[in-house]
Amino acid sequence: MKPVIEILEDRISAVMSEVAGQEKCSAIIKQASDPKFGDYQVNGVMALAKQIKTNPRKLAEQVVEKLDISDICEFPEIAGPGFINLRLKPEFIARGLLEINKDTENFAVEKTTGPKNIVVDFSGPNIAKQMHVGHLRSTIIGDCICRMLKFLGHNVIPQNHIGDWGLQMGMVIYALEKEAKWTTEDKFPNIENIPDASDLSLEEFERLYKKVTKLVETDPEISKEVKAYTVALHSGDKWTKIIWDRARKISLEQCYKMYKRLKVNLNNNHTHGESSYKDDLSKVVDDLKEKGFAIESDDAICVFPEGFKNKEGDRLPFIIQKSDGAYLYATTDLAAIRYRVNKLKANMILYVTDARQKLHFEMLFAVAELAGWAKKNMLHHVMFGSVLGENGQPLKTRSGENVKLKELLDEAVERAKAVVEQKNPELSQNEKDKIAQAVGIGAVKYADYSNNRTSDYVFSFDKMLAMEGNTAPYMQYAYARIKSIERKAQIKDVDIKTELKDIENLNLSDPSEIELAKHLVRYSEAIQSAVSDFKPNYLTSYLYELAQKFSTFYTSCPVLKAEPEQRPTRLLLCDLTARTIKHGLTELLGIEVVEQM
RNA sequence: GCGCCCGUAGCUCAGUAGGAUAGAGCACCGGUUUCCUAAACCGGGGGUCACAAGUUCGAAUCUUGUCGGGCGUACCA
Repeated sequence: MKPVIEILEDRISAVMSEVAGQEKCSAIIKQASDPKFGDYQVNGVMALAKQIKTNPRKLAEQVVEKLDISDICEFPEIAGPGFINLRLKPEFIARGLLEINKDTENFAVEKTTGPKNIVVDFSGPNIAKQMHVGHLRSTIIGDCICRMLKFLGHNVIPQNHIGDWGLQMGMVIYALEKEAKWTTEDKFPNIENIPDASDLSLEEFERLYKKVTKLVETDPEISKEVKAYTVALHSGDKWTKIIWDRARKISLEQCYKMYKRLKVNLNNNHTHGESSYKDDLSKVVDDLKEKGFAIESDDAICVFPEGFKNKEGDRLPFIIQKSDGAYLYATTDLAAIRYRVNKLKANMILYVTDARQKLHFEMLFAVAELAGWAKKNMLHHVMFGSVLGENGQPLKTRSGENVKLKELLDEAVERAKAVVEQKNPELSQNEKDKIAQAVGIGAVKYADYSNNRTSDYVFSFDKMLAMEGNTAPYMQYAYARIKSIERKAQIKDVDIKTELKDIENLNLSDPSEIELAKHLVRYSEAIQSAVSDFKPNYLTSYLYELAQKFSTFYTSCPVLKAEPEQRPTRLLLCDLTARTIKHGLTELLGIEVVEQM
């Protein structure tokens, strides 16, 4: 079934076209701003009236007269300057619930009529370094977008564009030589003598990387040497390649562990890093040169796409090859576009990266379109804001380092554990651990999703783990309460299965029942709006409201002790709420639910 | 300097094509438990939507200007 709002939009828009004699009219239907206006309001009539210069209220009357939506709504009311207020019929709501009830997999959410091949580029950690808080948003938002698109029936192709070909490897190899932990060619002339690098740990790589980063900042000579090592790697030097292999392998192992912990669906099949495009880079540059788009400027090869200016008001360069001959991320990104369009047959490519890269992507897209490698509107930068500390600055440790993702999650789980310990000490250790994992990790993810993607947000363990408010624990608690009812049913001799079997007639009478039922029917609306803007917070808002409405219902309506004519309806409301929360959290957001907490 | 984003309740934030009296949560005040998990629920106070002008039946939303903040701006990603 289509979302109600879309059915109404279609039908009312059509009538508006007919009445006004205009081709394309939009009803612009919104949820009513106030419950006293009903469930939905039509805003588009006033705009149309303005357009065709007529009285809005009169136009609304004409529209209502011709409109037949009696299968869905009560008779529409015209209000104010020309609003049409719509109120759903209880029978319609009941029908909607029953339909969702039957469609156990898809909650009566309609699949897309035009499935696309959508590449989603996200996560993209660097090798030789642990994942840190800076990778959190890309990783989980990207994953959520993949899950939602897939649910709507698209062919989603996740791409993990890892940073495995950059300067950081040069740094690490340089440091290994200087510390005599590892030496290259001249020291090991025979292949048998080469250490297998298996003793090099990620921590070791990280330590070296950090050390050299500092050195490079102050010493241009070292910077030069580091670059030379990077060049050696790029030109196929087998000694440096051994170190690179090792760094890549152990870094990815860590990443995959992290993805598993975060319930992010990324694995080796999706890893397609910078290094995989290494042989295409020169072709990209040559191609752009041949086409006459790339020219030399200050010894670098640049494209100057239209519409970008620098401080002097001249064209801004998009540098695809540095003056020292090296390629950079602009080149790799272009090569990736060609691969994704030609080989992966992408109709759309989404880049889930932070907002600071906005200009880069604008220029990248402009160049790709200029070169004819991508069509207009194929490429989208799904950007996001930064994670800030309580001080309003980007989140760092006290010593100014990036916060490791692992440590962040560990702390969240630890704090969740303490709460479970306090609230439910009688549970087994194993259960407590499971709950702490679900709540702790869920809290971190949910807090991120529930903030507007495009703005920065302040990271706070206390807030994300609070039981009040729009948090993962609140949602998980609502779910656990329903599961508890189901367990109690057995003791109280209520056979839920039998009562819900072939249920056809509902008895929605209490206001809290009706409110909850209406909201359940709107699940597909929430998903549609979250997908069309790639904004998970629309989904979390929906789920939060659902949990709130359930809690209100739960408080005012006994379920197991309800009268026989009310009980099946209430059991159904509980069941559908639990299923919707579970689906939203686990399937779309990748957050676990728990049976008790 | 130029470009992009932002400024909404004491705090953290929603506000999805310009719609009716601007919404949540936290915090604050008051109430609810012999009853399915009170990690909950119900009620209350709290706003010049940074400021100013404009567009119109109607502006937090669009335009212009001012102030304040963030980010970016030729060889990092």
